[in-house]
Amino acid sequence: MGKILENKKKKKERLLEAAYELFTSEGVENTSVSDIARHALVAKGTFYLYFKDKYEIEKILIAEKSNEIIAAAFKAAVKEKIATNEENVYFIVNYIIDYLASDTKLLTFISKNLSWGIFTEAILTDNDDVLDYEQLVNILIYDVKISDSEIKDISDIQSLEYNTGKVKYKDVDIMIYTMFELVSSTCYNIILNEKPTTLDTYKPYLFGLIGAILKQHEI
Amino acid sequence: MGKILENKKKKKERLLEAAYELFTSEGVENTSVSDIARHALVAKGTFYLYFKDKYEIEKILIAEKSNEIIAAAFKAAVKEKIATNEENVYFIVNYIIDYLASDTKLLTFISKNLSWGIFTEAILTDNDDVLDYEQLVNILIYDVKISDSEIKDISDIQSLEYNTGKVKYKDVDIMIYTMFELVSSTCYNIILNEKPTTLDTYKPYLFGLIGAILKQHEI
Amino acid sequence: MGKILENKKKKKERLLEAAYELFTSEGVENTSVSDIARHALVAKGTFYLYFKDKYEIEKILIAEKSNEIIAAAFKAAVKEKIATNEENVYFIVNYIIDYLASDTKLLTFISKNLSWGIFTEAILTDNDDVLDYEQLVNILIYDVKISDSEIKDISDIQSLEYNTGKVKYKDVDIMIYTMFELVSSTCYNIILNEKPTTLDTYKPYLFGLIGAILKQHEI
Amino acid sequence: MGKILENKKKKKERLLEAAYELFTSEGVENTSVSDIARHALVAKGTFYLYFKDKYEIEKILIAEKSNEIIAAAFKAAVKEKIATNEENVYFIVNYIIDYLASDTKLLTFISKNLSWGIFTEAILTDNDDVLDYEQLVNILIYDVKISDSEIKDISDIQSLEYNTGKVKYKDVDIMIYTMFELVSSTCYNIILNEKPTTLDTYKPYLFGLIGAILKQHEI
DNA sequence: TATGAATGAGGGTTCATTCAT
DNA sequence: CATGAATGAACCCTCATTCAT
Repeated sequence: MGKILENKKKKKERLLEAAYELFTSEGVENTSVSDIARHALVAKGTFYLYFKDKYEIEKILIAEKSNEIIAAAFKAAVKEKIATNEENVYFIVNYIIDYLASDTKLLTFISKNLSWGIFTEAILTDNDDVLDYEQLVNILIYDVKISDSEIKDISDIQSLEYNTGKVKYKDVDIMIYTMFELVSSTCYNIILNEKPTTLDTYKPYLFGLIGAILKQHEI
Repeated sequence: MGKILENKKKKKERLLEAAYELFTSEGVENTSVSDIARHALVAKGTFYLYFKDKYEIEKILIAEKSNEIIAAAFKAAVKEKIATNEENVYFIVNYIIDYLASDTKLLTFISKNLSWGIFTEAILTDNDDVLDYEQLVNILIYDVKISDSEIKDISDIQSLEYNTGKVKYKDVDIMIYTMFELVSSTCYNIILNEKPTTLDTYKPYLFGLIGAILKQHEI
Repeated sequence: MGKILENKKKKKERLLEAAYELFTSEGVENTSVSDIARHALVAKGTFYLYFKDKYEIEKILIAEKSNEIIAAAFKAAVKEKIATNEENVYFIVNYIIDYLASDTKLLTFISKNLSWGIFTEAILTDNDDVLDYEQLVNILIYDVKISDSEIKDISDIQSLEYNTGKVKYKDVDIMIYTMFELVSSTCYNIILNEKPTTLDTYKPYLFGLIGAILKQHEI
Repeated sequence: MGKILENKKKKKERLLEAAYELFTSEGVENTSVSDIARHALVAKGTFYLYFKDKYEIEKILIAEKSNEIIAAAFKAAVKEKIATNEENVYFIVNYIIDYLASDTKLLTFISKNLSWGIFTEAILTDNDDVLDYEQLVNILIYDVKISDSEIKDISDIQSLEYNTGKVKYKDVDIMIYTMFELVSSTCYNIILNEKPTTLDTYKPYLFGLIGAILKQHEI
């Protein structure tokens, strides 16, 4: 029985992977349910046992992939044992940008959807490897007390306890929203087209602005 | 002959209007060429006398509508006889935001495409009421000498002569790119969902950042 | 499972039959995929599960029907226990001509396509009742040793062993090519229009020429 | 007025030329009436003032081009002052084959339609440069008395008087029919695909058969 | 006569969805 | 649960033909 349940999960996973593969290489609109099923080595009808249509898969993938990126960034940040909030933010933003720059297919796919909006919406995936809003905020703007034990999994991060940093921020929602929108929106064109400039020359401007955003919200 | 030509122009216009109507209410992907033709009270085949496919219409509409907004904003700015560059920028940005907030269908349609990229690309429309890149830059960041005569048309703006402002800016491309991306990207969600806050409460933050962007590029 | 497979074969057969019906009565160019599907009492989309387009069906039908004729002729020839090569050739040619004369729709359809080219090309049908090039040549120009048992199926012919006749031929390819082209090309008009003469009055001339062709290639 | 009539004739001619150009390069089925009109620098509606549809043009062109070839061959034959009927036939057949081999587009177009049937049917063109059936027969199988004057035009050939040759033929219709069918049908594949052999190696066989045909009909 | 804008039927094709197996 | 054959609506697009100018 457990085997059957596992098999089911595997099939769902295979469908998601196949869809991601096709969405990133062919585009969502040029990918049909048949394509996805064929790629997942699953019958067409089986698709409908797990998902309503391809747009449901799209939503899930955007959420999943966004979360993956964010989680990876935060995980790395925690490991870095960064001293100040500001440095922490820079580190995370930089990590995400480089991540996307190294995987332009992913960038094209989640395009400008890596916005804060995603995290406030209900996450549609079963994946438990997800940080909730509060935890993200904590890691992002508060000092992080690192446990001595190794962090092997995202769940280890979730259980960390955070010490409040010395600097406090007001309207944190707005602050983070603005930051994410600014970063994802500007970097999209710059990474994909190197217009109006290259990523490297743009970064100083971008980090300058992030500094300004933080300043705006300092209490 | 003039009658036929006039008729053709009218038909093209009707098709564009019908398409805009449907694109904004149903979405581009849910609108078929048949729909557009039916709405324009024109035979399906007639559509193809004027456009290659619905995506050509989409491009044209995005360009047209973007230009309309920008042109309206700049026209208004010129009339306002604003003293400083900074104030000028604020005025224009504010104008555009309010414009989009008052027409959410338009906002949804051009969505995040109101980027600077559009203006540097070749404009695909026949509409001559278009400011070129250089002119936009001039109006945006330099002092504008107002002629005494009434400005009735966008072409009147184009023929104005600009006095260089006292403040000079470097990397103007980057500056304007960042400003446009920030504004369009952040306002999109805020206007449509009022999340994470309302437009009115958000504006001060936004203008604060625009100020920061200008500062970054001051020489 | 067997039921489904059987059903599929039936449907394919129905489509082929419907197509043949329409191709012969209306012409290939005046027959649409919709027509074929409608005639086969099958949804339009179903057509595309079995064939790429109507031209694939056309090819298959030409090959199938050609093979049918040839196979029938050769089968009959084997049964006839004909003594000499020459007589054998006459018999086969005569059989084919009479066959086509009795089914002018078939003649119109395969028209001048019953050429030697068809047999050298890969046959596109699933039908296994097909003689290959070498076998055809053997039957056509060599003496055939008849087994005592009844010949029920084309495959029985294929397994026959042939004794080389006393008369040998050079450039067999050219010989057979010429014969087939001459017969199919001349009989087409004569059967369909009885111009410039009737089939019966024409036959002696035709067989005379076939004799001349054989003579040309005798070693 | 004469000018207008001339103009009309020119337009018709331009349409025919344009159609031929497109039929030979793109194929009849892939050529639309629009294409023809555009190529002829004529309005689409104008096409219908001269022809019913593209198939009417196709018929006319096949007839015209066939006649051109035949006429050219016979004109050349007359000039050659060939002694015997047989030689005359060989010359004409050879001329036609080489003509088609040098213009495979033309060959593809008239394909296997260069049959005797064309000459017995009513010719659909206005072109007066056409030999009628009787004249063709005369030139082909009877001795030709050459006038001393230069032959400048096909009409000069038409007015020649022929002396009956010593050899007489019966069933001339059948004889010529068979010859034309044999030649056009066999040469089509050989010229276009060099299968089953090349034209040069095939010619001896072909002429051998033509000899046989002539023999068959000798009285 | 000549035009070419307009028509709309009909072509080929795809694909989400259903359902008997 | 899983399948994949079957459906048929809906897509895009072409084009022969008409007709007002």
